[in-house]
Amino acid sequence: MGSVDSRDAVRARPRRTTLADVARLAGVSKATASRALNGRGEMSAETRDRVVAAAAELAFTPSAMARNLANGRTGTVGILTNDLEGRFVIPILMGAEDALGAGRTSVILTDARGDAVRERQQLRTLLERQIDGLIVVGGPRTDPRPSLGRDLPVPVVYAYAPSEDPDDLSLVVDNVRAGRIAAEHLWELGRRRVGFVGGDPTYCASREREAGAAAALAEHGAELLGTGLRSGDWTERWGRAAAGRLLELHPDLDAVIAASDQLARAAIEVLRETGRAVPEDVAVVGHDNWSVVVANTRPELTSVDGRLETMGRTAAGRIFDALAGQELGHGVELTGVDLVIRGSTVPDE
Amino acid sequence: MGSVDSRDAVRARPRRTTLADVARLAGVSKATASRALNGRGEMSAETRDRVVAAAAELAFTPSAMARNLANGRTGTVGILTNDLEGRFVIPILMGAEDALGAGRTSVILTDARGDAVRERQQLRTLLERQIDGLIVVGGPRTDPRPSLGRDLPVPVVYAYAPSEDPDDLSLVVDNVRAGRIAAEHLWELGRRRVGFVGGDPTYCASREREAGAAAALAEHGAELLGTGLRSGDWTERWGRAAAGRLLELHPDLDAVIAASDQLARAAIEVLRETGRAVPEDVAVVGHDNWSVVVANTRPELTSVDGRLETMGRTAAGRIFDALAGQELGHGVELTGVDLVIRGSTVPDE
DNA sequence: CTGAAAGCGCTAACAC
DNA sequence: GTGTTAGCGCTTTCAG
Repeated sequence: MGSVDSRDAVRARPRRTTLADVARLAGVSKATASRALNGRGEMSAETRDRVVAAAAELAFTPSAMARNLANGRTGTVGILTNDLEGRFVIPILMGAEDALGAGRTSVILTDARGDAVRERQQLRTLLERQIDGLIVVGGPRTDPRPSLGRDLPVPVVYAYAPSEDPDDLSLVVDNVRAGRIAAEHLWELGRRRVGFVGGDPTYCASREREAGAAAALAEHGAELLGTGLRSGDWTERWGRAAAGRLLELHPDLDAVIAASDQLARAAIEVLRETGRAVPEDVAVVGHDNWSVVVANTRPELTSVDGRLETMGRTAAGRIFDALAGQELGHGVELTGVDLVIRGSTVPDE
Repeated sequence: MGSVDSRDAVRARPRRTTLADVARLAGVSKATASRALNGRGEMSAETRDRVVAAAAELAFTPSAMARNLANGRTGTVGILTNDLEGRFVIPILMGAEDALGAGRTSVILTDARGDAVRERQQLRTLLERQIDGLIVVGGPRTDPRPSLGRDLPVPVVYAYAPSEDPDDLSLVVDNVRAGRIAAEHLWELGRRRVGFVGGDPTYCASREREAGAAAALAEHGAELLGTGLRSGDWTERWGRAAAGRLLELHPDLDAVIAASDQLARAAIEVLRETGRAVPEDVAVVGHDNWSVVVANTRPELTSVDGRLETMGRTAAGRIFDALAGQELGHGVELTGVDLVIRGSTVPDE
């Protein structure tokens, strides 16, 4: 162990043990210790074991900072977001964390809270921290957001909401496909009169989901009911109103696709209140597969999942590929979606 | 250095500009440039301006890594959590980010996903990254969680859920007080027959909120109705069942306190379905002030806010105080709560 | 008031 | 196989 630290601090935390300590204990040079610990270079198994044992004994933790300084990589990616609720960003973060496998990537998460000045500030801080790359998670809107610019010193991937600049790489949920999947599912269940409850029509997420569903039905020669509303929002209040109107116009519909889970929840309530059984009389599909909502509707809600965790993994993967010399790519790439079937379309057995 | 890199990068990113570049352009030494940029030491305003101008011209971004290596601080705190939903951790993170003011603190967020092995692994990674301190955010339970141990090289604060080790410092929402505040609010509104809808009674959050409300009413000589249930959970389904039972036992109650916002929502629905007006006949108060829920009940829900952002700021503040030499402290510290009044207790004008 | 130089802990050439 | 020697970019004595 080391000698006593004479400048005893209030509660002296021990000096971190360094590679030099390990090397000394193992009776080798720092270089050898480094190689042994990183599995680089050939060396006698005996020496390697001795070093590893020494490191273990001292509970040696290599300094990522020093390592970075020496080789220019931090294994850290930044996430810049405005998603105050964390609904979108948390799964994306978890995916990014996993991109390189256990413990190889860390994520610095910063929330700009919708403030552009703050965003620049945080970008600056992230760059100072020598992040290897940056994921910009838009939201709550999925509409294009301003680009951070082309001359950043690290690869940048926009996720969830795309960048306005087509030269940037953006990963976006395939909302059209999401709508299609919802409609196809209902069609396969024999539903022929499918209505739509949209959210705020200024959000492209709402319009695209609607368009996807309409397109799928059109291919079967059917029509999506209740489309084309020019107003609306994402509240359950609106969902109730929209569902009510839809039922007035089409009292005989047998399925509803909602642009979000919350709207679907509202629709289910209206259906029940008007004496319709879900899913027997009317089947309901939501969007986002948000656990808080889908588990609390009665019956539980079938929903289209945006697979944000996969998106996060892909985003981080692209960043590391780019650092390895591959082209980052540009433009909008659509990411896959999944249908999660629950009781609101297929009765629980 | 040496020869040209033969695996010529696809798109060579320019070398970052360093302090040496700035110093050269300004015609001073690195030392002077450093002092100028950090506002340390006395120097002629003229020199300082020249350096600052040079830095601006080169868009100089200091390397936090190098700086850390030189002075042993990263300005980074780690957050270790199991809160997959991000409900608790996001506000705490935002508070921590703000603790030292704009851009001075970064937060590395890691989610162990409830896996103890993964947690050790992530702790290790965080320590390698030379975090200045660690915030362990428990959840979803607020019950004590296992300590990470006493011999960590950085200050650790447990937030939201306390550590089992009384020697650790834990910051916990004052749930007893939260219950009291809810009850006092109702009492002041003239409500005298107050019922309680609890969640999972194995969660101390549920029991403490109940105890707080009961205590406040007891001081007024009243009793909290419907307490002491030995089963239950946090689903809306249970909330409906519990509210229904409560109304059977006490059909004349004039207020309900629920242990969570979702339970409150369920209670409001049951109240409406049984022909009671909220808040005229029965006032309802929830807990957590979770925006997703409180904005979607009809009327909007009065709720007790745990002020998690403040908790995050406090946690990070304590860490930096400890680094500055103050005692970290230990034991459980309760943090303040706030009542947010909405239409479910006071009718909208 | 400013510059030179010695590290911070680690990695990577390059010797031996 | 293993040790020596430079740095990585910045801060900080210590001289001038």
